[in-house]
Amino acid sequence: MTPDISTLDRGSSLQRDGLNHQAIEDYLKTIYMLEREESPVSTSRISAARNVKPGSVTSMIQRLNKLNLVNYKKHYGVTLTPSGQVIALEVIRHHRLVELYLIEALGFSWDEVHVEADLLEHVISEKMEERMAAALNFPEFDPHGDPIPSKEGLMVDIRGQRLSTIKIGHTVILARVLDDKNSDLLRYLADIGLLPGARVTVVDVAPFDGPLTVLIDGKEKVVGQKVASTVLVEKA
Amino acid sequence: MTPDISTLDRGSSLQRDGLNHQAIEDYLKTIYMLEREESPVSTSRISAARNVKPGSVTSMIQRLNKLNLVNYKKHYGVTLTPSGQVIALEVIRHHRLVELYLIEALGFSWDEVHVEADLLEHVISEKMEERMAAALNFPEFDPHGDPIPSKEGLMVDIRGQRLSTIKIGHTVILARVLDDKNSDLLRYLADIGLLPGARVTVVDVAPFDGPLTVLIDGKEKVVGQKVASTVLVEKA
DNA sequence: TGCTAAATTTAGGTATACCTAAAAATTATC
DNA sequence: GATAATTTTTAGGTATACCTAAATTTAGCA
Repeated sequence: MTPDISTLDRGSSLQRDGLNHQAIEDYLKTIYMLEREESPVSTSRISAARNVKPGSVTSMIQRLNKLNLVNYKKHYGVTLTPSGQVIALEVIRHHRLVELYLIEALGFSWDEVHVEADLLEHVISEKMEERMAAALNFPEFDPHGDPIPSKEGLMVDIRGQRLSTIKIGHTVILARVLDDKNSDLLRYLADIGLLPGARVTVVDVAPFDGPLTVLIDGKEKVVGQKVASTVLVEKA
Repeated sequence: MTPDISTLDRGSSLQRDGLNHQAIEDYLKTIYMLEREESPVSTSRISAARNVKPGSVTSMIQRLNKLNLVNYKKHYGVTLTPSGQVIALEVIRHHRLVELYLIEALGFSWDEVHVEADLLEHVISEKMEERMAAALNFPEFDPHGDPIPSKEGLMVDIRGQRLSTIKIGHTVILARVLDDKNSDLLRYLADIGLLPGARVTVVDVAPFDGPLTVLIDGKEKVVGQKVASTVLVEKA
């Protein structure tokens, strides 16, 4: 008997029994994210992203391949199959909804929610997902500006460009923070007001990839290139 | 090096890393519950309660014993150590808080929350626990009337007696439903109004362990012995 | 007391998800 | 185009949490 997705897929692709599908879901999520950057995805990229040894990645990829969740060609790389994408997007939807819910409904700060959501994303039911989405009035973006996939698996595209590329004199709106895992960075961004929705005017850029002087909602701040390149902005 | 509780105990005794302590927590919870009925707890009782083969129970007990979470004497039975009790009570607290939160904050019905809580109880952080408790105004009882242990591990005693033991003519208040796993039963109870807080007068009891005729909040209903013995009541 | 029945433990096996270290394949460089 | 460096895979091992089946211990009963 060949194992197939239906073994995994009950209710809505996620685990609802005693089985631990957390590892599978985490791999699919990771592969989905990495495919946005470059596809196919190599063993080493997954290994680095998941902080797991390359050998472990290979054996898990082989398992995912048997389950028809990824396309796999030795020494070449992996891509998600449609079934794999469905699961990945569902996990991402859960993650982002949970992050927003923790902030909006339970008063968490945005630098705390990532770790919590990484666990909850594998455990909440479809019903809970629906109820949280309804309580949040069916949001389209999470607290970091990341789009929340719809129940049908649709997600708006990555928009905007890095703040570090904006020329002096231009005013933009902060749309998205690219790193949601670095709590220290997130606390710093919140501190200086660099939150999604903030109006940012580039006043000056020091030479040789130097820091940017910006007006954030009226107040002048100086931010380094590293910080400026982790936030995406849109035209005001 | 002898393994000890400190390996497990980070933050507040529950898992906060990649490790899967769910099985341990489930066993401790089960043993705690069974000890309320009779202590020490035999292998077969745990086996029945957890729906796991006796041999599996023995090997898990041996592991828990090495971790100093249970006292274990071969062929005799197990009891929880203080460390084991701390974890058990924390899991129970999580479970009952989650059940109440799902009903109060997310509009679940009381027959749906048990399964969900069985998963979430192992995953929520101390912070989330606190925030949910605060949102619920630090409740003392869950939707089934089960007491919610305090953060310090204190829990009020089981009070009341089974409705089936109440004599004709007496009026009582429903305090607690003893079976929170049977969704069909819970739906039935909700349907006829047998919810915690309901005012129940025993109008008649048919002979030979026959059904009870009761007034529930004014309306006359007939309930069987089985149902009447799964709810605890207190003097009005 | 002795024997049987029931409960419990031990022994050996499976699947998951990791690991390390060695082998193999690919890519880069001279 | 051969060799070196890197990446990837394979092989073999660990721990968890189950399983089945056999062996052992305890308990019940004549």
